Amino acid sequence: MARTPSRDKSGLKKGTWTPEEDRKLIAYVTRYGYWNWRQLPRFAGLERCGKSCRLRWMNYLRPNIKRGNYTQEEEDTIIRLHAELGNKWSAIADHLPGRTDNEIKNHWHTTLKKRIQQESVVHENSQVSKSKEQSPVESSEEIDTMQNNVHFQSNSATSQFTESWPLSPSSSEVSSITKDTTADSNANSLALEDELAFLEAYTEPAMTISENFWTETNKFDVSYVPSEDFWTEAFQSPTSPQVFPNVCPLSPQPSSSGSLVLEDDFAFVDASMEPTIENFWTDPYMADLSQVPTDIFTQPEDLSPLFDDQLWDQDNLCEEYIGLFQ
DNA sequence: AATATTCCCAACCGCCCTAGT
DNA sequence: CACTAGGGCGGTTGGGAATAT
Repeated sequence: MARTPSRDKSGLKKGTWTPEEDRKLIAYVTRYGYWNWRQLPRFAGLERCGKSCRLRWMNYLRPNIKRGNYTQEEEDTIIRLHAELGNKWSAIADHLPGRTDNEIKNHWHTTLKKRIQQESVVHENSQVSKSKEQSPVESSEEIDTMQNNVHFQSNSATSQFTESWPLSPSSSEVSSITKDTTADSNANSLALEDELAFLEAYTEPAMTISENFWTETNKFDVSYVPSEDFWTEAFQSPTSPQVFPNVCPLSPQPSSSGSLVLEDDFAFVDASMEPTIENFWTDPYMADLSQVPTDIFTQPEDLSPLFDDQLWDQDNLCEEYIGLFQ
């Protein structure tokens, strides 16, 4: 399925993204946003063109992407909107939260188009046999209506969302913990919580997750606010060099990749940042807030505690993070 | 079991639009 | 107005997985 890794003329990588590349992209975008896709790979430590990074993030890595089976309702929506809009995949995707235009396009070409063609043939045959028995023939408007009805009576089995992240675990892999999903009215703090949730998921080995974590589609929505216990527990063993499997969609699996710890994440971001993280907000090149997506970023004053020198002392790191929630 | 074919989808490519200069 | 850069969109492709022979 994946393309063979290769290099283009300028030496940039092409083809399948590796878990390490995904990790770098996720860590960078969740922390700094996508302020300029063309410049981003350089600062994120990626040997990819910006376009490739954007595509990877938009179609695969960003939070809240639904993957897996389509529901009957979703398929009906796609069929209806395609009849209205044609191949305007992005416009169709606007009506299907969590689905990307690319995924909808693929689903259309691989599944829905064929089904509609088959159903049209069945319908036409039934009309022919019907017309031999009855007359007069229906008007063209009536036939169109019937064809539309055929589309909406597609008999494929209704499926449920079972994955809200690309590499979600099987049900046997999840364990239990309760989560507070109370909404917060403070948008800035929610953005920060989102970021922290993501980082936590990336680095913390000791957490467990609720059984329905992967079946709910909005775990990284702003409505998702982890409880205090969640965060306290999340940072209990910050230096444990283990991988927290499956919580993050693309976290390395224990059997195949190395380990991730919180300080590693910070170290690589620090090493790949230019200019340095300390002057991120003061450097006009880096601090164009108008380009920072507010749904994953927050205002500089809210993040400023994260950039204090003392925060780079790993002993203080988790306390500082937790403190931001209290 | 080996090989061929089909399916599926992540990723690429090229074009177009918009904003800035 | 022309040019350029950045981003978005739709069409197409590559190749692994699944299925058929």
